[in-house]
Amino acid sequence: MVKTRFAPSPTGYLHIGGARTALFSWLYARRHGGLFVLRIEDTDLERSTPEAVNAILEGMNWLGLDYDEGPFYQTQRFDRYREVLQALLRQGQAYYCYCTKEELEALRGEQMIRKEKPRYDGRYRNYQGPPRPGVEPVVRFKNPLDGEVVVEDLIRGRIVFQNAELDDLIIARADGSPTYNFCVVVDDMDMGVTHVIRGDDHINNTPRQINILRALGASPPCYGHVPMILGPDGQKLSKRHGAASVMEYRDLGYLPEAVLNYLVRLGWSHGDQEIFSLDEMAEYFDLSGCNKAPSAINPSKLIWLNKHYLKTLDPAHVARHLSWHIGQLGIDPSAGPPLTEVVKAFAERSDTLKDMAQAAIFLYQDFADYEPKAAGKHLNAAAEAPLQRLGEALAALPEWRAAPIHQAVKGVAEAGGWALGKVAQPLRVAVSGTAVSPPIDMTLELLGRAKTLARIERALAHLGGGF
RNA sequence: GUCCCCAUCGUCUAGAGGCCUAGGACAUCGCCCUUUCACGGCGAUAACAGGGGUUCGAAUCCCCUUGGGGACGCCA
Repeated sequence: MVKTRFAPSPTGYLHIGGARTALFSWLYARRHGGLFVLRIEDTDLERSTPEAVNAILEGMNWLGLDYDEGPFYQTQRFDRYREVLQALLRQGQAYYCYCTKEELEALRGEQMIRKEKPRYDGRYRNYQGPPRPGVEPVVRFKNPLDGEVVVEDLIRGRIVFQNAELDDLIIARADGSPTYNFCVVVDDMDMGVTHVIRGDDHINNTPRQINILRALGASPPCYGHVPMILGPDGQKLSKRHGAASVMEYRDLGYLPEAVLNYLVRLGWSHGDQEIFSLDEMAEYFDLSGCNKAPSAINPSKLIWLNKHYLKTLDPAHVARHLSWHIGQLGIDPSAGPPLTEVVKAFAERSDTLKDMAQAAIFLYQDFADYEPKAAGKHLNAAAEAPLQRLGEALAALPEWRAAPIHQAVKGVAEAGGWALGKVAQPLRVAVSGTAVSPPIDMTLELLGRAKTLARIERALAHLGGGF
């Protein structure tokens, strides 16, 4: 039975790279009919915060990545870690080290000067003497001195490490709390994790973890290290180079479906297919199809995907997401047309939900001013007569629906000998304040007769006052 | 510095020795459609980092160079 896990440390928001790792783990478990575990690695009491835990949970939830087990918290498993630690100590696989931080720093300094790899020199590895007064010891793992560790990485292929390159890492701090490399090993072992899919910044931890696992008599899981995600400029991702947090993508107006689809195609592919539903991803996903090189985020492709889902997902579903953004703008959705209708009208002309909400405001509340350029071009003397006739024709309409509205607009244009654009554009600016909106008949239907007529009056007044 | 990893259009990628005159997608640029903006349709520009091998044949295998990245914490 395949079991994967996502194991973030709660020191900040869920970033986009973490989200992809989580997605890959989640997909791998789904694909193989296995289980997906969420584990919060909060052993660093200094930097872990409950807010960060919530941020991670919120991100997972927004993306729709559910977990079969967990969330487990490492801080709640300290007794277990202590137990395993004692066992290692007893078997002589770990030992107390009385080096102070200062001594360690001095050692590192010297090694740097000698241009050597900074590492612990094992000075307490075989220490048999009494405890050193005034120093709370740390516990170090007795790493094998020679031989090699071979990792058959599911993505990278074979990676070989010489044990001689590794040093005796600290597995418990002076205060007795266990460290990352140790907790991971105990947890993966206890939880029966079969496939560890994680960022490639962990490649160098892998041989250490395998050695500890072996000392514990456990057989190592399979590993797959996914490359990191770069910003649009090809540089390391940070706040400056595009959104780093998953929730920022929500705030920017992306649908989770789009983000997920974008993420799965970043570093992974299935022939030439670009669009994947969650089910399709779960059906096709495979680590062997993953790329080894880091990949840069391409915001315009994300937008393209977002538009695709805006247009093709069930409008009622999209409307629920739109509702959140409408709320962000402080607009009361009951003051205008149903959001589902707005989605249908605006989906193919919006990049994001945020844009859509912004573009649809005029349906819910009066705009303050006409957009200067639009008004200058379309709300001029030539617009007066068409608007006048439009007002009359629309007021006389027996039924307020797009089709008759369309006929009315067309009729006014033909009767007056005007090109359709000379009639529709002034009208568009009059009702929306801008030169851009859905087709004019659809726009008017959404706006409603009362608001439409009132705004035509307003435009006429604007014209009258302007000349 | 040491160790590890990586390298196809601007970007995401297809490609597992001959099917490659290197395919798709996004972006860009044309044209068509059009009451605005879009959607849609058609087309164009654009890449195997460099050098050595192996082979009848290499984007694909090997080596070197160059260039990028990561790790070297009582962080995870």
